[in-house]
Amino acid sequence: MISTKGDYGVRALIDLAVHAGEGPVQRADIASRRHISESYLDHLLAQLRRDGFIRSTRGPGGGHELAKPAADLCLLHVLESLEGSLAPIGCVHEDSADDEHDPLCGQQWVWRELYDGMRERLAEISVAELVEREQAREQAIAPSYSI
Amino acid sequence: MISTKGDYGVRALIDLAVHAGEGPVQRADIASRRHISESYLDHLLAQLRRDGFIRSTRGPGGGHELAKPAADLCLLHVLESLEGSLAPIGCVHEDSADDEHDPLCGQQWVWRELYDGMRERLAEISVAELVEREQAREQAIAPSYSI
DNA sequence: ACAATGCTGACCAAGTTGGTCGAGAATAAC
DNA sequence: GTTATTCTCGACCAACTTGGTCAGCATTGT
Repeated sequence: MISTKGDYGVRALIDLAVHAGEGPVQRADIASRRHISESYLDHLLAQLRRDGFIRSTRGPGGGHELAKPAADLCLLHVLESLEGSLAPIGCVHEDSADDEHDPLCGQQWVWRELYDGMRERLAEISVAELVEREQAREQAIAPSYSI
Repeated sequence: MISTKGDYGVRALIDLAVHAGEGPVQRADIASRRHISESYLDHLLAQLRRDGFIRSTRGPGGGHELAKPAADLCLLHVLESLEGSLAPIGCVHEDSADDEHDPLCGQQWVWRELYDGMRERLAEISVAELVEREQAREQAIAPSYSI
């Protein structure tokens, strides 16, 4: 349900958040720091750009930047941009009204309950929080780490 | 994350639960009542049999039956049987210890949180509950329905 | 002008999904 | 013990998704 698309895309946003304020970050840097194929990353960045999460500039010194503060980027929107619907199964859609039942899918309420639960959790988590957690982890592993 | 495998498999179990106590239920009946391809259903029943959810008998008058009361069949186990791991992403496994991190997947805690949340919910729902809800829905739609 | 950088779309191999099909095995009824 | 019924198992298949590569173009700083 969440493929490497979402995983990699989130990693890329974290990278941009970590290096926010240092000017555009280049594709190649993100790719090497986050262990993502450079050309694959292209497609993910394109999607993130289309949905307004990042801003990109071309030419020498160009690169990618967050379009908004990391605290305003919630995981739900990012993942839905990258993955399409997070619905656990076809018959449940975000925008389906309550009375719009697939008559063959009597278990819809179960899938919807799962779906809603997931989306609620994801809506509470921002990219900024992921950055904090990552930095806490780095501290724990290598307290003297710095560049 | 949940494909028609899980969906169809659950439908089949509901069908068996509804007709429990009436002797073996035949593949063809399940398939037609629940709108599943008969030969595809074969594979799902095979899996459910392997994992001890149902019992099957061959020959005329044969068919399939629940191996335990419907109240004892929780959705979590059924779905994990049919779908394999329900993990939303590769780096999270049910049996991975807390200190077993993929060093490249710093966001593991997010996926794990989602995963654990889902599994908790699914563990609380039994096939019996699905049957009750289905019957409640039938009442609501066609109060005079009976066979 | 040229080099650095992003942008885009075509293409591809491998795996998954949702099936179909056919040969065979068990068993109840005759 | 033959036959009809029913499940069992494995091979096969088309369509789609995933995770990627690649070439060529667009933009822009120097």
